[in-house]
Amino acid sequence: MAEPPKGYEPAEIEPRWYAEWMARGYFHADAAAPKAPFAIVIPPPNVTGSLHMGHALGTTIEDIFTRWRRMAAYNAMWLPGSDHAGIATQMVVERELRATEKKSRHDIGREAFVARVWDWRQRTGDKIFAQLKRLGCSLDWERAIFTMDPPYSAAVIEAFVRLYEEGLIYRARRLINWCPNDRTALSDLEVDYDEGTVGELYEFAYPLADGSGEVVVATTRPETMLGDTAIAVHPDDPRHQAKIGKLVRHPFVNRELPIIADAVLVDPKFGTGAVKVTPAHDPNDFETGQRHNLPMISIFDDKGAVNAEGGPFAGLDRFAARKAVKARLKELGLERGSKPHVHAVGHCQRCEAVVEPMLSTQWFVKMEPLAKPAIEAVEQGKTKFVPESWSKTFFHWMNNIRDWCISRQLWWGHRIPAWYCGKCGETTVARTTPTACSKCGAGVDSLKQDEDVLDTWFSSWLWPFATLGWPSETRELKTFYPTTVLDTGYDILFFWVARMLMAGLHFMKKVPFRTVYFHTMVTDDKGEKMSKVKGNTIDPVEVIDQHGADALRFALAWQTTHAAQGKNIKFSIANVEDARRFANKIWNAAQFTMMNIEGYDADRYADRLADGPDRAELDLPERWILSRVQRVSEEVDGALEEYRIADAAQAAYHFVWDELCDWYIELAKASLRKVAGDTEAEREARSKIQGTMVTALETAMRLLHPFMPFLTEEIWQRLPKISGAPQSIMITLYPVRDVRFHDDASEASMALVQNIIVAVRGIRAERKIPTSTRLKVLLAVADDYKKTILEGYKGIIAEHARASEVRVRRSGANASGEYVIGQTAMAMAGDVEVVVPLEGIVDPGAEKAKLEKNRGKLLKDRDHLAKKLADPNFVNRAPLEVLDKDRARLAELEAAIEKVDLALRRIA
RNA sequence: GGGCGUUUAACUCAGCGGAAGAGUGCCACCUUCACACGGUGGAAGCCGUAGGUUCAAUCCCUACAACGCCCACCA
Repeated sequence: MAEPPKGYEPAEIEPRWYAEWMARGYFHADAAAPKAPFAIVIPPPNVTGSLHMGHALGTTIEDIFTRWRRMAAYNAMWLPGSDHAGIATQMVVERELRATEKKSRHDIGREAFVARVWDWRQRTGDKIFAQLKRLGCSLDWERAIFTMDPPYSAAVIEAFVRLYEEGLIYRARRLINWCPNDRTALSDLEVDYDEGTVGELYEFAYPLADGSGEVVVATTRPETMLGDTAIAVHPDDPRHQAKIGKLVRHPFVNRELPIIADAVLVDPKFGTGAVKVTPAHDPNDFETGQRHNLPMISIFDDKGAVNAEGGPFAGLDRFAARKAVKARLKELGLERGSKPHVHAVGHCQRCEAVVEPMLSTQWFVKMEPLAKPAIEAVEQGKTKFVPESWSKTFFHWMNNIRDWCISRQLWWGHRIPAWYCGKCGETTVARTTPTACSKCGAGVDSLKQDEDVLDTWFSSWLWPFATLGWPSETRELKTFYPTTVLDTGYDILFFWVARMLMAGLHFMKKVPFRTVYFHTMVTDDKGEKMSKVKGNTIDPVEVIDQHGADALRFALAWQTTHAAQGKNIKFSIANVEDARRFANKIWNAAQFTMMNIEGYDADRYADRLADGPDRAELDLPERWILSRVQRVSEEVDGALEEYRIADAAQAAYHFVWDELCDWYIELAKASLRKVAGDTEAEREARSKIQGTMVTALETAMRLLHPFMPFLTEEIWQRLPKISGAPQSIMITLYPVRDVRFHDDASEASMALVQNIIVAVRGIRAERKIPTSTRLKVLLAVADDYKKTILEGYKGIIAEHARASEVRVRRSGANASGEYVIGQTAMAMAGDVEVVVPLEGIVDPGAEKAKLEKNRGKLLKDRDHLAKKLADPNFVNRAPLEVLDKDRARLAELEAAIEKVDLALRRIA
């Protein structure tokens, strides 16, 4: 006997299998294998990172695809790795340094600090890899790569040098986004705008130098007046026209500013119609400055404090300076007014400090030439976006793309491979440290390498090919590039996806991935973004500890529908509990199966089924469930093909629960009870049922394996298998289409039987008849075909409707006449009349009411259809199949109404 | 200021031209020998509002409303 059943305990089974799969090398894909490749690269998590729900969702999706394709005999390769995450990592290590030694990075110096970061990575980095293993991710760990690994770094330098040589990377003094807190430049994408910040529109006067009056300007940032180099007005503004060309006197620094006319910058309807121009601290003013050749005066240092240019305000932080400038303006009688003003303020994505536009010399990538081929590739469908709607967002950004500031004033990252000659000033860009200046030949001692490092994303955009060995022409690249699918959150469409497309097309001349699947963001159950500050995070590892990885994965897959902008997955632990109940259900179904397969011979059953179910002489339930599992397999496979992950998960779920457990196992139970197995014929009969049950369950396990790898492996291992079966469910074949098992007739017959059983159960439940009371059931059918079918399955109906007797008749006026009038319950199962005599326990009034209600419904449907079918417009224009369907339904309704009427007449 | 998305059962969401679906929750009954993490039956919806197209509209079109997201240098 099998062990007594117990509940599903994921903690007992999950840890074993991952180690086993690793040991057997199932996760590794050989680049030389003669199979169709299927490749996914993981969106590399930060080395500092710890698994959060967003990762759990993404990697679950990626693992589902990878396991599914691996089982479909593809050479499936899912490449793991991690990102050095410049600012983020540097900040983590700085924090640790401050906490443990009370030192800043400057105290220990660059070299020592970078060594610290490496040390930190050694100690605690890639913690997330262990967490991904808990989740069951079938990543090809042998290929794990870090963006700061020497080969990857070489690729980054190679990309930089090539782009520089092609004139696509340049160094220039521009207005860039500066984070005064992190003291580094940022790209435009790294600035988040706080929409609707309520600020102040402050007005003050600049006195005209000739004493003939003043000009009042409006600003949200009074302190920047320290760097003003002009006042702009609209050329056509009558209020200010006369002042154009005059000078104003700066009240604090010894400077006179011209009043200039500029139709681009100035909107005469806004504020006072006069704009103070600060070219070094505002993008619009910068452009104005260039148009008018204005001096550009930077007034802040790299910490955002006023520098020497700020005269009396030097040394003050920018926010203190704002107050001080305003106070002083007031003292001087120059303040003219103030009103609240709503505008957007840029914040550093990393530290949330207010970003300062600053004039600075930085490295840039010229984006337009790179963007063009990427736009075309997506237009031509070389890369497809799923859901497709994201391509609009993509095109919009790509068509308005601006140059990318890639230098960062950090220590952790890829150092810019540029050396400046102290003798002649030449810039030498090279793959390796140059020995001499490329222009004047001055020696190493005269060369100084650029202090800056590259934006982290400058290494990430090479990910799909740098991970495969680029710039070498490796076997890996040949086999796995372009990758098949990229799965990612839509939040990094611009940061990463768009840039990878550009880099891939530029360096590899091919798109980096055929399809981009965008998944949604995960929020808490109220739709709030999960954050540690808010305290609403759910730790996936804790969820796994409590409910198992399979439950978490299934809960996520269940909710993974196409990602629409502004929508998200509201994640609640209740979803995991639901999934866990499903896992438990599967577990118990397997327990039941195991307890009932004594004496079962898998090879014999396989032989029997080898020529299809027709030859196997199976009964209806067996033929039915084998047909159903076949259909569902196709449904799941088709859904995955179309990236409809939730549909795939739900189809499998409903098959297992509603069909396999609620119907087939119940049917099998009854059948097995009847055939004890005492004779050879009985053993034969048992074998068919056992084999079908095992087959249906085994197929369901394979179907579910990509979603719930641990549970399905555990159960699969325990099931009896044919000789020579693979060692693991991971390397079995995913259920494939096999038309021999399509059995429309059995599905139709079974549906009829099910409807009748449900009708009888309904009669019982509504009248509160205890299960122990056996009913007599009479079925009145309209045609001989159905009569024959039902005659054959009377036994099943009796068993599952708990009837002592089932009789089948052709319907006619007296079909149920033999039952005592007024003591009979009746219900319709389609056009089959289900009649149950209820001696002495029936309330004719209640029966009548029930039938009336039923009649009302039927009548309503009938009238609606009849009216429709009487409309010549409909009959003439609707397609034939729609007409046929409606006519057939009308006939069925008419028949049902007739029978209900008859029953009503009997009661009355 | 542009662009995009969402609005379907109490909740969370599928469906998107031919009879309104799922999970949870709710109600009633059932401790039936895989599972009470269960079984059986049931109730529950002007498919956001107003127009239009169509034989037919939750689904297509147009407006409106509410909510959400992205992009943008308006002082």
